[in-house]
Amino acid sequence: MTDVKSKRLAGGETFETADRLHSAAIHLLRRLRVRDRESGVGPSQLSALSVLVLGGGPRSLGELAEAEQVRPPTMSRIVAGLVRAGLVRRGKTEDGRRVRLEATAKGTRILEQGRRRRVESLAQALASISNEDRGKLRELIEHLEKVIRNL
Amino acid sequence: MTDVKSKRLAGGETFETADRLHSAAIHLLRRLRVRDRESGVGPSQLSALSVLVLGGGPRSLGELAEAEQVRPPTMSRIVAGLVRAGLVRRGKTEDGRRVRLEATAKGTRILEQGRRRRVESLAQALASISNEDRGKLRELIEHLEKVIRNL
DNA sequence: GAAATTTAGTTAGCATAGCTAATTATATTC
DNA sequence: GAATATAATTAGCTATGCTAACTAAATTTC
Repeated sequence: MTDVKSKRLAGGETFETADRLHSAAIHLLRRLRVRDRESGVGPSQLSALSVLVLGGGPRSLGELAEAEQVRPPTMSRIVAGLVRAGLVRRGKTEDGRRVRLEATAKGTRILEQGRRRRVESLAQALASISNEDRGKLRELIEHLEKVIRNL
Repeated sequence: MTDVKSKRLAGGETFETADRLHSAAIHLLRRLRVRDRESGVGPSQLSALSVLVLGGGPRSLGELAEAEQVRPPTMSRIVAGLVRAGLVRRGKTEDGRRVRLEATAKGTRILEQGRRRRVESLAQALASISNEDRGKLRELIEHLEKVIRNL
């Protein structure tokens, strides 16, 4: 349906690829968001929490903000919510200005539950395609990750 | 790094696939969001606008809300913003309760500019992988789209 | 055909999340 | 020790999500 315009714009096929990737990412997250809502934790909080749980331990607020591509004040409030909910703990560091942010046991548990719910939905969707296609999809993810690292 | 837990949870590989897909989608959108911000139009407004421009013409508010997986009051406000910015026009239908939402020329132009900016970023990233991999990526998007349709 | 119900959209009110600018507290530099 | 730099927070704006309550129009029921 976008043929007419795609042909005239830079890249042709590349343009279409970018467009479809973008659209696919939007729709994927929109669906999974529904399941994530069950955790009672907002999407940004959940994403920040995942950095602390899966990203290899405690960090400062600034590091977390950078990892999440968000400004420090924004991260400050996200962390405030996580602390209020008992999912993250604030600790001290040698540098008195920096905070040490660490997931609590509860935070780790909540995150793992979220991952499990998410995979339930995705696994169901993955079951709708053939084994072969599923293998190809895994391959896609590799390429996709490479592209994203260079984005 | 998540090996220990992945092995114990349902699906094994499927779990990992789901997880990586989720993560890839998050990071992809996070990067592209930076470019989208240049349009001065919020992400939800931009997404709704794209349905009107690329999704095959005018719709009612309810239809738009459904397409965007959002509740009617939320879409009502998103549309209010688009109308205020002169990107969307409200029209009448036979059914006096329904509104006919249509992108204006300005709305169409803004959306196309956004797409162009987005593809600039993605095209640059796509250039970082080999021609062959890029071809594969293009092919594999279909599988991704199939899975998402079944989500 | 008037009353009741259903449907579409909006308004109101709450929470999260993004931003910039300004403030506070601690480290570092001169 | 004073000036500067850095880390985080606070304040205040906009946007986006929700539910509940309301308005207006269409449909159904009697």
